[in-house]
Amino acid sequence: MKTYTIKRIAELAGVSKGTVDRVLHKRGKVSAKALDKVSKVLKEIDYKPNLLARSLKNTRTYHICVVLPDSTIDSFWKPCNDGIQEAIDEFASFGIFIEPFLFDPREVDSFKKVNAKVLTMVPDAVLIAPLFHKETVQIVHKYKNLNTVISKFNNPVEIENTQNFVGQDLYRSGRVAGNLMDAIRKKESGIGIIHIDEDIENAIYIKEKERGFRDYFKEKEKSYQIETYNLKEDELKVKLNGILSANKGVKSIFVTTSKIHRVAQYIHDRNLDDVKLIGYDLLPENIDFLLKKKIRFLIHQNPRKQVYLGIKFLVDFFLFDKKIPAKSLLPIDIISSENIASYIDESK
Amino acid sequence: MKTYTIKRIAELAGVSKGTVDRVLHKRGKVSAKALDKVSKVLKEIDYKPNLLARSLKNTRTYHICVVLPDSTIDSFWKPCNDGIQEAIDEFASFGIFIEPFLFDPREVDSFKKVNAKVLTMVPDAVLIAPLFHKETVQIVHKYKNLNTVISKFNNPVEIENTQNFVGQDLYRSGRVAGNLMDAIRKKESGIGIIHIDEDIENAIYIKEKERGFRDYFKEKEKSYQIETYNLKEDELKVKLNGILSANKGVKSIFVTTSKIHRVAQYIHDRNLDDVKLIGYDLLPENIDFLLKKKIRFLIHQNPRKQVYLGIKFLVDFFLFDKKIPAKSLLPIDIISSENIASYIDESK
DNA sequence: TTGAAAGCGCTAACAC
DNA sequence: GTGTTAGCGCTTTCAA
Repeated sequence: MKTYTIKRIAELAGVSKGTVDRVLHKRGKVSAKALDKVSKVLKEIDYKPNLLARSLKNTRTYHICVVLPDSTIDSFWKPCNDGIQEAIDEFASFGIFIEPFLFDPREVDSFKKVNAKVLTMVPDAVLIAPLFHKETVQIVHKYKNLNTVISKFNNPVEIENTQNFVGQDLYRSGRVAGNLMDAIRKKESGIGIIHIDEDIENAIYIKEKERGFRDYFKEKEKSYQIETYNLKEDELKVKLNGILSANKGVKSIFVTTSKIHRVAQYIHDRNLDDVKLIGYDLLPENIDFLLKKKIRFLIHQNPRKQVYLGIKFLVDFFLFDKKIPAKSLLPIDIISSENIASYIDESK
Repeated sequence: MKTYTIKRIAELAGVSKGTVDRVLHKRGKVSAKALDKVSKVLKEIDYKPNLLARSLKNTRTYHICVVLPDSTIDSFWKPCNDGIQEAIDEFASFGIFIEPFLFDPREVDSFKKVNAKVLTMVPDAVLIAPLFHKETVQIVHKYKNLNTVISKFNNPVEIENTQNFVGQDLYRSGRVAGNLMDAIRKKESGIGIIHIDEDIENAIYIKEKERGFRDYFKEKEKSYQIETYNLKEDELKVKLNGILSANKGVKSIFVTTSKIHRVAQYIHDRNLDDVKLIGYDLLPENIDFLLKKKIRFLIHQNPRKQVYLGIKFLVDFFLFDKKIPAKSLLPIDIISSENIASYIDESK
């Protein structure tokens, strides 16, 4: 149970450490004879370079900037702050500096301005929540010119020159919602899909959830009545009055965003206990309604883990030369009032 | 954006590296004056020791033994092999040697024999699946004498002198099953809880699942008929004939172990499509029946992650002096035919 | 083409 | 008490 070192290999092969290193890294400038001797030894043993020593040599520090929405404007992003903080604490000792930069998710200009600022810092990597497609494409170009590594999370925009995406399969998550709705809905009740406050940019992705939801029922060949509603937050009450009016028979509602608590509040205020709700994300308000049984299931997109993982990939790349996966899709967690605690504990 | 080193601190304080090191580690033998100078500098800056350098100094290797059931005897444990392999690959470069040791989960003697063998190796740590309570207590004592760090996973036995437990809250998972069953069961159908092939040792823990399941319904004040059946695998068919005979009306079944596929096979063979099944674990057979809609939900205990995390805690402790949490409970994942893929991908 | 040597940050042994 | 020094495994420079 001993571990081989370059020094040991050099001894075994009867050459110097330098030569072994050249062979290992295929740097050339090695005679056929020396190459042969070293290769022979390497074939015998299972050499694993000591990654600690390797990256210690690289005494430089790395700067990673995270560009994401301000959670005081949209609280969906709040868990990301914890994920970033966790990464900061964990990786500081390895010479990794992580800095968050917040933009206003309602304003394209804010997104552009923040990225412009980050650009001036010439970071080694950026991890972006690419809420705005067109602008992200432009900005990615500029980062590319700086040799900045670019990763994305949360929004599945396909962009060239980026290294990595961490997020969830939205279509799939819509199917999961359909499956759950199928289990809990009352016979003969109508089904409503509600999009709340989604602008055009985001809409493309949100629609994926709807598509998955509808496909699920389509494949089951259950031709239920499924209506889609696009609502603005300020007109919510009025519209819900219409949607949930008794004669329409809509009793099962799938809300495609974290704003489901707004609908839950509505049915809570009116004691509409026969309405079944399924939505997204573990906002405190959503958890509250989940425990009060106003929301039946939530799908957990785990933004905290998304951002943490996005950073972790970059760190492993810089420090240990690990490959960054092009795409990593997190599990689609189903949350009910009974297992919610186990998910909250997890993130400490 | 620069990172402080001991050398730099020594310069700033006007002392030598050695003195700084003594202050940092409170090794004493430092004059009040020197202590003061160094402390002052340390207060100014945010010094984070370079963990890579620190553990590089410690050139020793660590030996971790994992004691778990042979997955060819009970395939529940199969994912653990992957988790262990992942850990082996990931940590080999850091001088960590991980070795699995398999026992026959049906034989106490096998458990004892394997542990005896591991003892002779005097490992730095063991991670045990403590299937047998009494014997584990005895063996833990012996490991303790060797100064071996002892962690456990999967079975929540409370034992003194152990560092860590990684697993799932079984009571809670029973509640989750109850909650799900409540959602999918047909009105008026009877509910059955089936324990398959559990001996006395394991029974204590399995009973926790039953308790959670029953408590859920109790709290809802739904006084359904819930029957419990303890079945041996070889008498399964005969007994199921009785349990599922039409006149008893049992249409909803909670199987408390990964052996749920045996029940699924039964209802599949007989086309009993109105029977709702909920059970545990992502065995290939279970996944198969999940996709065939014979099993409605599975609860994922994630044995792979359990063992990986158990090892990871030990590694972080040895290499980076991180504290080992006394208990870490994994999330209780709810798996359906629609989100199963996202969980399988996760483990690559 | 090769070997020797320096040095990354930290620790610990050893002089003074 | 204190400073100096060697060395962990690896990379890289430089002289031969």
